[in-house]
Amino acid sequence: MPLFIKPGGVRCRIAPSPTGNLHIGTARAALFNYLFAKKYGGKFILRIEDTDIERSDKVFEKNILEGLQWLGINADEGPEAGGPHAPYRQSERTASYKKYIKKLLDEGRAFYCFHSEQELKFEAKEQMSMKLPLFHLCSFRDMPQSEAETKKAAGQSAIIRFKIPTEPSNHQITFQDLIRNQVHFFTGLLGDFSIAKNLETPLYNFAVVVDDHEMAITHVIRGEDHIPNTPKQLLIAEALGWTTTNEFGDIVPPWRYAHLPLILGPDCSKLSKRHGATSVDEYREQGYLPEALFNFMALVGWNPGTDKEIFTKEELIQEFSIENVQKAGAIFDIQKLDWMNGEYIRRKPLSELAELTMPFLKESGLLQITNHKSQITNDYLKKVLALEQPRLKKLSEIGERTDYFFRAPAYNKGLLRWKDMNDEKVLAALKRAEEIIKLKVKSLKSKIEIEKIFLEEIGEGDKGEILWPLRVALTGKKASPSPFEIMEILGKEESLKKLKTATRKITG
RNA sequence: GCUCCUAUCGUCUAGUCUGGUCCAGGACGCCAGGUUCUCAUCCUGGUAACCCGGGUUCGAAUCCCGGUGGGAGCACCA
Repeated sequence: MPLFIKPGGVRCRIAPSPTGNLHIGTARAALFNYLFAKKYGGKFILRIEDTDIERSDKVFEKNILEGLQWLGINADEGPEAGGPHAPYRQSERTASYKKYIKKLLDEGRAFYCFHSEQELKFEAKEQMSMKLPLFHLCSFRDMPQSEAETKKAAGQSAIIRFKIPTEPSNHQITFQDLIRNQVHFFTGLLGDFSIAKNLETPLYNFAVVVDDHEMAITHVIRGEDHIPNTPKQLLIAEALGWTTTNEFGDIVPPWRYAHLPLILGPDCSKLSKRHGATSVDEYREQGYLPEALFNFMALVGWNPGTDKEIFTKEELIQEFSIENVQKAGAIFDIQKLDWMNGEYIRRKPLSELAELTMPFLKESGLLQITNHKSQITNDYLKKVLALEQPRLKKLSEIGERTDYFFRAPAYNKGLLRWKDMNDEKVLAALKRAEEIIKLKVKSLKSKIEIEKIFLEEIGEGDKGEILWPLRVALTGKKASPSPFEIMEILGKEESLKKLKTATRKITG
């Protein structure tokens, strides 16, 4: 299918409404728009759809802006970046909407509807009970505008509806979708849908069309949940005179559509709160790296057709192809995200990882404690991180995994037992370890040397008999890096101190 | 209820247009083994899918028809 790319002319947009924090689904849609635009050297535009003043909140707008920035999905035009089609907030674009609503009203393509919400709800219920399709062909559709104005002046409240063409009575609307090819709808089932509460407050379907036109959008890439809105938007665009007609008589808008498959929760329904984390900042707080999330989201619903899975942003832009986007919804598999995040963590230079984990260490209280006790240097932290790097899936795990480097670990003495050892044997093992450290090991500078000495001392015996109690004494954990690596970082004095604590746990 | 979208391992997917090289490939997960005091990393192996039924054809995951399943949408939300 032709992609309708004019060189440098691609203009994509993400149009979130600030009624909640940046949702994973919105971020993914933004990502695909971004990748598509960048691939063809075009522009990615951010537009805030805050026409619903009741539900919109600046706090959410800020969250969305920050979330996209964190992910590295940067807008070329938007409320912050500015641009030739400013303003980029719908709440600041009312003049445009007003102009076009008036136009439709004057040309008889829209009308005032005086039905109350209760009346409409009742009608909907009736239709439902009669097993009729749910739509509203309004009885006010043919009221002359002058009469409607008088009614309004008398204080009757009204909303503005689009007058669905009834000639021909059940016209088929077809549009081309870059992902799904042709999609068909019938106008007979649409009803006279609402387009504005009044001249100043447009509703979604109307505002989108006006803005996409005014912002010269070339490709509308959005979630599949918008497919049913498309015929309405097409009809509005047509009424406003922005469309052309192809040889089959189909309405052809000035932009192309691409409807993305939905992101689903584990139960195959649209990803929502009850599935757990749905907002980008929840992932950020859990210690997922933006590059990992970026990479992972690109792979849900799309793949390059090769075995490659780890991509830089630039590679993704290069490789992305809208024609390889999946049609069916995709479950958001956190296990795979975890794996990928681990991959990214393992590839991070230690200095960067140190910076990234710092906030998490502070949050778990580990950094403050040591700050006044002993000098915790960046070098020390880097050594600790080098040990945990292959184990870390999320940055937030860092505290629980490395606490013993910063404070005395809490554990039960039973943990010190290797296999079926009794207290006496544990005590002997600890003593033995202490002796080896004290007498045989000159300094604890090299883990290789420490290991060599320990293995020589243990000889043919069960290594676990000494190494397990030693390691638990050092860490207080049943799983951790090797005692040699740990002692290298801890140093002789601190290591012996921890052995003593362990001994006391048993002797009481 | 109505409308629309959709269908390959548990999950993300390759292969479908241009039928044979696919008793279906990769990745995550899971299982087993190796390295190992433990855990992780790393390495080796394994597990597991063409929604169903017809047809076309020498041959179908791939083409046609009919079912079924799943999802989304039906606001004075976006």
